[in-house]
Amino acid sequence: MAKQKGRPEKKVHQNRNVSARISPAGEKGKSLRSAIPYSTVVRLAQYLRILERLEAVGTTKINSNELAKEAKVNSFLVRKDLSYFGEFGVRGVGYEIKSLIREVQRILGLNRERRVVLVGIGHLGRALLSYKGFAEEGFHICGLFDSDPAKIRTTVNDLLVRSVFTLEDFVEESGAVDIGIIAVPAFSAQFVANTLVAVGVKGLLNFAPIPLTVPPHIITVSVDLTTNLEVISYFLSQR
Amino acid sequence: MAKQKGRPEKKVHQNRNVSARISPAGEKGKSLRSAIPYSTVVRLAQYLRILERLEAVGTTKINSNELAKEAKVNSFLVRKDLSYFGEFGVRGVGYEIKSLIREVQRILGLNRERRVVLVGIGHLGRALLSYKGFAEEGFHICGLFDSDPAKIRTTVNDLLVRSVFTLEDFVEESGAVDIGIIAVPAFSAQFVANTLVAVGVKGLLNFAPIPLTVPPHIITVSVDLTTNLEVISYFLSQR
DNA sequence: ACGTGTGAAAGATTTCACAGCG
DNA sequence: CGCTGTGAAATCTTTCACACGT
Repeated sequence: MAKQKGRPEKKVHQNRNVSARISPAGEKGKSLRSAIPYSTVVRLAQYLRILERLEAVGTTKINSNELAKEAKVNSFLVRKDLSYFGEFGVRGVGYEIKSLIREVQRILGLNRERRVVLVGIGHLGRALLSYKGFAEEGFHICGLFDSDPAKIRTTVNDLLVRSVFTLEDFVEESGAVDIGIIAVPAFSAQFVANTLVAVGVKGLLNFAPIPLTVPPHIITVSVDLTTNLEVISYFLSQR
Repeated sequence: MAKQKGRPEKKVHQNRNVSARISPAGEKGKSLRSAIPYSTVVRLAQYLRILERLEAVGTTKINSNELAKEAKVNSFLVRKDLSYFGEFGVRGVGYEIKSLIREVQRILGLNRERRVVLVGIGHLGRALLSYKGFAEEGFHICGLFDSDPAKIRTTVNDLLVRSVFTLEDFVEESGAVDIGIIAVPAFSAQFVANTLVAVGVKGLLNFAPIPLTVPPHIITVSVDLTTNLEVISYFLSQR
């Protein structure tokens, strides 16, 4: 959002990061309707990771205090975050992990499979492709794209690398894509974003160190690795 | 909310990052003392990237409105962010890019070289190692570490991969290390963090999807890739 | 008794209006 | 005149206290 034009500046914004900020990185966005803080959504995803780890070792119940300790936030915040979406606990008792996981997954929209394409098959792209966490949460990388002729038609992890110019055909033949991951250099990131938006992709995860300009209904989350190091550098200098 | 993130992790925004909070954004970091918002620091790093890009194409001056447009925030915020640290512009005119870059670099502590070690030489580690952006901003990756015997003693990008158990010797022989990048699986991340802290590393950039427990004077910024995708998923579900 | 859920207070960040100065 | 720098207002987020249910 944000816009800004001539003189009169309008109001909009702020969303952060992450990690990202981000947010803190880490910025906020503009939410249509909801009064739910962006940071609540980020924390929900973190709670989910913690709950899944605990469930895997056989824990069955947890209270807001314990979850807060794991997530390194305070227990008021855990309860407030959850209360935006319903009442998932039992007073005097706590939360049942299994059902809380199910609720949080539902809130985050993880109860369906998301089709994801990865654009940019460099080192970072390959790292993302081999990252286990995505598939576990229902993010299915179904297509790889690059613009380098030397990479096109090669296979990575059993997936064919295609030309970015064939994205439209790919969507037509294999079905709609929900999310595009942009792992290309800064100079081509905006072009890739435009291409993805044009074929109907609704969410972008951008690793290029440049803010993308996209239509307002497109969700964009950017991860800038250098920014994160610079933030550390800032705090190191503060003493 | 809009979207866009940026985010270290700890908390961050408009381009946020989940990363932050975000912490960031992921997740973000934690600010000790200062009255300066964490998100201001994140944005400063983003402004820097924009200014450097503009300088590279020959632009010499900019005003808060133009910079705001590039960064996708509003111009009040640009001015406020900068004003926490001094008066860098000329009223009625704007900012001289070259000198503003110098100021922002100084604020972020980039006017000195930072020694960085990378722990975890998997796909992600290799991607980070070949990432150009780090060296450009003064982050010098001077040591690679892993715990896999098959990787130890091999060479990646002309750098020897060492055992994590030799970290202490490395610091003794080659000098203090400022920042450690943790690119290992979740189950060993806390151990690696402890080891890094024990040898005097003051800042951690963590890619493992688990909140680290570290002494209060250690700066930690976490980037959780799955969290970022889940945040996108949440917003996609909201319509 | 005990921990959740929540309205209200406190705190933090962003937006705004405009004074200030080249 | 134009754009920066900033106190004050608006907005948003977190913390808190405590009523509520079991």
